[in-house]
Amino acid sequence: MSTPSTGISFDSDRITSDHRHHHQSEFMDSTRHNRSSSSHSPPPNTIHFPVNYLNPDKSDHKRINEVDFFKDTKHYPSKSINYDLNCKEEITTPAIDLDFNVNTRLNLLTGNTSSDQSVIDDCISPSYENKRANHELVSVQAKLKRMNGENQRLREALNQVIHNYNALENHLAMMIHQKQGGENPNGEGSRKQVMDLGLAHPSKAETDKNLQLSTSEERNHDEQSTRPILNNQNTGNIDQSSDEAPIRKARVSVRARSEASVIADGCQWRKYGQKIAKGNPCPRAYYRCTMAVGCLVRKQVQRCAQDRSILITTYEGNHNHPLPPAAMAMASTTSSAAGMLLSGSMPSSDGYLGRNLLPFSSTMATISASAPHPTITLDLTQSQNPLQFQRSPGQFQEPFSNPTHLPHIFGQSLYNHSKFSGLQMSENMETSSQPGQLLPPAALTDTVTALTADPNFTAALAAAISSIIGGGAGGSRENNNDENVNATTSNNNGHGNDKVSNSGFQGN
DNA sequence: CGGGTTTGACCAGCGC
DNA sequence: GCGCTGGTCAAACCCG
Repeated sequence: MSTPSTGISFDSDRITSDHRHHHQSEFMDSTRHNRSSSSHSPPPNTIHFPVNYLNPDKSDHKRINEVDFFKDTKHYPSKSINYDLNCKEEITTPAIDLDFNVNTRLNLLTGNTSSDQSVIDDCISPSYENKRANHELVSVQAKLKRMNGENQRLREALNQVIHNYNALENHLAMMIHQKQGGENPNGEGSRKQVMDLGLAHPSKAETDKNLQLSTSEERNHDEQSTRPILNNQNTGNIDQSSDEAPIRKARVSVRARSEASVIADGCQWRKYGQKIAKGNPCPRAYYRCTMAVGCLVRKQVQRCAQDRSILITTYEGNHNHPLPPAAMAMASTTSSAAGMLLSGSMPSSDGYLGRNLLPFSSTMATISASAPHPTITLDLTQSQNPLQFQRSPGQFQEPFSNPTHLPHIFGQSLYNHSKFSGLQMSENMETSSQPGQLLPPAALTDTVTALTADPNFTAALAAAISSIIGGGAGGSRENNNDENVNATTSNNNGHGNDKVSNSGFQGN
């Protein structure tokens, strides 16, 4: 990754905002960091090193700067030594990060290609070799420390996720227990519910089974507790559970403006049917995943009757096979949403999600408990939503131009709009006349808040939407003829039969 | 010729 | 029980 060109661009201190630099390895981030610091007076732990070794036009200046470099390093020998001694246990600190800048530069230096090396060899000396070797050693050690720090941070994040998961699980069990307490004092009801939840939201035993079936090599065998999360993203536990218990399948519906007939979600689909659904002249197409034999994931694609520029894609089930990154985004979204939805709607009564509690008009996600499938709808068509979607004909724009912002944007937005400010219960949601079947508002809030605050869900949602936007906008192979979707219904007499209109609704 | 699409037929769930 | 509706099947068809 460290190429001479990058070293040149850096040392020249004229780095443009070349897109490559944003995707360089970690030391490129360090170089940017250092460059920013070098524009001002260097911080105490920063070794300012504005050298252009590789610029033959400034050979004189180069040598001077080389001397300055070693002079500077001699000013900080103890720092490097201390750093080496502590690198095994310490967590990365900002000061240490600044040290990485030094290493980055050295790494660039030692990583020269032959052409670059020829420039440096002209002035090479035994002492220079030794010093270079020393600094290379420091570079490697710094990298090791950085990796250790990264590992430490990942472990902390992992522990936090585990903690949140356990807390959510316990809280859900408590909610179920409280709900069932009046009906069944001995608690058998709540126990059953927890067991049912385990079917929909995988238990460890089932997760282990899924892990054995999975071919993904990214499983972290050291972190047993993370399995439910990992599993929930990539396996077909929901479908499996549906075979074992009469649990309604959760669905995730995505509403997005798209001229294409389908959204590009990274998966391979085969159309197996088309139907005119009641109340919508646009035909509904049925697809199933063909990326693996036996994958039970299906999706339905249909134009919105009110606004035919809106494409409604409804996913059901989880994939039972590894997915490409592009498909993983959507799969994670649907799986996370479905899993959370099922977790929140597990009680057998239909009114668990309660009545329409909030009159907010800004809808980003809609939860519907209407039979037969609980559905969460992710509405990406709202221009007034917190994300301020902008739309040019046929595609979304600015908020998604930088995919790296998506997790933060969505996570923050969803979190800020938790407590239902961004979630609105579907108006077609069934309300229960039995008070005992209503979820207490606090519990309901917890359920949806957990959904919106779930970093796994929000991140996956962000990635999925990014995938949708990129795929939808770039899906040149999709049929962009909207009229093909707006099918004519030659036999649409309002009394539905099995006749499917001979529409031009083309699949992919 | 293989894979995907189309489309009429079939089935199951639900309400009346 | 019957009709309506959603969902699926599978043979015919299309296409590269």
